[in-house]
This record gives sequence, structure tokens and C-alpha cells, in this order.
Amino acid sequence: MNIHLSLLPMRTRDTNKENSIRKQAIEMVVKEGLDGFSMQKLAKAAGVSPATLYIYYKDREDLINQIATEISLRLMESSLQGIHPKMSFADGMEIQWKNRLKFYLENMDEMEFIEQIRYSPLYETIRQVIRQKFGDVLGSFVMNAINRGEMMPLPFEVYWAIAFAPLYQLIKFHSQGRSHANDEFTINDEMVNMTLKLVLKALKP
Amino acid sequence: MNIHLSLLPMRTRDTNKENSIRKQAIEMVVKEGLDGFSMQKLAKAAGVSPATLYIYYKDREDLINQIATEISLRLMESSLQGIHPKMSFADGMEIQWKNRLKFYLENMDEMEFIEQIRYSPLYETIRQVIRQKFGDVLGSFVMNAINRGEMMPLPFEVYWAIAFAPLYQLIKFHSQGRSHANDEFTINDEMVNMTLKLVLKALKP
DNA sequence: TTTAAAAGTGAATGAATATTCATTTATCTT
DNA sequence: AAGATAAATGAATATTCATTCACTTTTAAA
Repeated sequence: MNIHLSLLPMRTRDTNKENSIRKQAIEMVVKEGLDGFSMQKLAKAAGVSPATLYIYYKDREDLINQIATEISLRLMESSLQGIHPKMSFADGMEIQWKNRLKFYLENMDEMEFIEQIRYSPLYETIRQVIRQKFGDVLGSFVMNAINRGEMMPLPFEVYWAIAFAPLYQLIKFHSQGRSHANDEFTINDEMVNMTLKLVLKALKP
Repeated sequence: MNIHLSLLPMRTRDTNKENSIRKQAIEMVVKEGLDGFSMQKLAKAAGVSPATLYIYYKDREDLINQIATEISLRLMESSLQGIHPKMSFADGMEIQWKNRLKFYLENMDEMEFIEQIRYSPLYETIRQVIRQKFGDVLGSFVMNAINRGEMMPLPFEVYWAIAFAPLYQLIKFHSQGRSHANDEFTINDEMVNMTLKLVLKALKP
């Protein structure tokens, strides 16, 4: 982005505005839900004319989509950091758990934004982008583990359901606990390690 | 509902209308997301005047809340059907898995409706109603299993994350697969049994 | 310093929004 | 049959919505 191949002069984009729009959009969706979000409110919150939003984004749907896609891709890249094909299954799993957890905790607003979109019809496009970009890597990680006898041979969906759904559930408990006084659950490393150990026990042949 | 203590005559409520409103609301939210839902569109789809909606429901938020709460309570009641305190942990788990799966498959639209709400700020109230009504039962089910040495002693959240998140993930894969040609995942009993077995293996001491 | 081009704007548009209100309609008891 | 009451309505309200447009501002190369 922001690279212009043309030799013609032009006004440069204000990255402060770009960031402010992004940040306020995320905050608004998290606080008021997808249906509490509007372009006019966003423009006001970001200190920008409504018309400016349409310079950055084609329309409302495109705005939500671009922001959500960018976050999702960052999450996936983060979660695969430090993964090598030769690595043992248990090590690979532990790294992915740590990576995902770290990303979540460091980007809670972004992740709650994604949660709002994830179950709405808007998310379908993003799901496809992710699958196209990371499907192979994740698939071969599982296949290797099975071939090496480190993991039970399982359909991919069963594997994923056991391997990651519990982590996401813990994170969900954590972020629900954030906003509520009588719900004191807070995630911690010990708990995560405990859960990961159980998950690995389940998947071992 | 529909019980009048007054002795005075009055016009009776049309239950067809009531059901039609409910059904169309669910369908609309599932198809177009929470922010694609509006009172006027609902009124038209249900063949009813907009004003009629305000006889049944205080306002838009109340409408969503009432429908979502009613569905959630039905799910919880279903999932505890046939559960007895003397039952072994494994049996109790299997029954709950079967009950939840059955309810989901028989009420897919309702459940996808709930998914839309679940991550929005609207869901907080419902979460509390559920906890208040079923928290004790679920809590003592876990405590019994631990005391009898049938299950590892775990924080409730860790237990839940391992015990049910994988099931929900499978169901999510299934309902995503429904609408997409190149995504052929379909849930079946064999797969569910396989996953449950792994989960029980993880939780066994 | 001129200038082309994109960035950025405020005000306006028309459609859609939630909700209300003055009426009419259906129902049950008497 | 009469009448009281709540159900049900269509039209109207004021607001908010996404989006557009004619216009001004900023930029950087020439």
C-alpha cells in the first residue's frame, strides 16, 4: 500500500487518519456490536468527514471486511511463527498455543472485533482467504504428525476441534471475565499449560 | 403467558402471528446478520403491522433478547434431559453430548441465531439468566465426578473448555459446511463418538 | 513557482430506521 | 345482542443511515 508507481505528483495520505479510523471502528464494533456501528458515527469519532471514509474503503461492508481480513491474517502469521516442519508434534502445538494466546492477549480489542464478525454472514469471504493462504501449512503439519506416529490419525476437523477449540474457549472465558465484577476468571500460564497437556494426552496415539 | 386473571372480556391473541414473528425474526438474523435485521422488514415478512411488534415486545432489543433467551433455556433443558446425579461421569458426558447435538441438529436456525447474538454485547443478560438457572446443576455434576475419582480435579473453566468446546467446534464446522459447495464437512455419529472418546481420555485421571 | 492529481471536506440526498398514535376489529362475558 | 377491553392496524414522526457531489487543500515533481 501507499506505493505509487505513477510519476505524477499528488497529495499524500494522512496515516494518522487511517489509523484513527481503524482504531475507532474496532472500538465501536466491540462496544456496541455490529449493528451499533455506523459510518457517520465512525467519521465523527475518528475526526474525519464521512466522505473521507469512502476514499479508504469502497463502502461499509468493505470497511468491515478489510479491517477484519487484515487482523485475521496477522493472527495466522503470528500463530505460525517459529514453526518448522521437522519439529515434534508436541512442540509444534505448544508453540502455536503460545503464539495464539500471546496475540490474543496483546490484541484483545481486535480479537473481540473478529468475534463479532466471525458468526455473521460477512465472515465467509475472510474464511476463504485464510484457508487459501494457510490451509496447506496447517494440513501438512497434521499429516506429518500422523505419519510420524505422534498423533492419532483423525479427520482434520476432529483434530482441530480437540487441538484448538479448548484454547479459544479459555480465552473467551477470559475476555468475558474482563467486563464483569462477579465473574472473576482470569487466564494464566499455569491453566493454559494444564489444558494443553490434557489436549496432547487426548491426541497421542 | 396468555393467562388472564381479569374477568373482563377481551380480544384474544393470535398465536399464528406470534409464531410467524418469531420464525421470521430468526430467519432474517441468520440470513442477514444482526445488523441486517429491522423491525419494519420483520413486520412485512411476518405479515403484520409494525405496531403489532410492540404489543409482543417492548422494543427491538427486547425482541432479540426474548427470542434468544427462550432458545437458550430450551437448549439447556434439553441438554440435561436424562441426567441423574448417580450416573457415572462418562455416561453423563455422553448423554449431554447426545442431547446437545440432537438439539442443534433439530434447531439449526435457532442455534445459528444464537451464535449471532452470542458474541454481541446483547448476550450478557442471557448469559446471566443461564448461569443463575443451571449453574448449580452443572457445577455439582463436575464436583461429583472429581470426588468419585472419575475425573481429574480441574478448574471449572478448564473442564468446560475440554469437555464441550470440541463438540461446539464440530457443530460449527458442520453448519458452515451447509452453505458451501467446496466445503463438504458433514457431522456424523461416528465422528462425534470418536471426538467424545478423546475428550474422555483427556479428562480421565 | 506552477500544476496535476489525489486527499480531504461539509452539506445534502433519499432511503430506511425505530417507535408512536388515533383508529378499527375481534372476542368473551354478561 | 351489547359493551368493555385488549389486539391489531396504517399512516405518520423524527431520526439516523449509507452514500454522493461540488468543492478546497495539500503534496511533490517539474
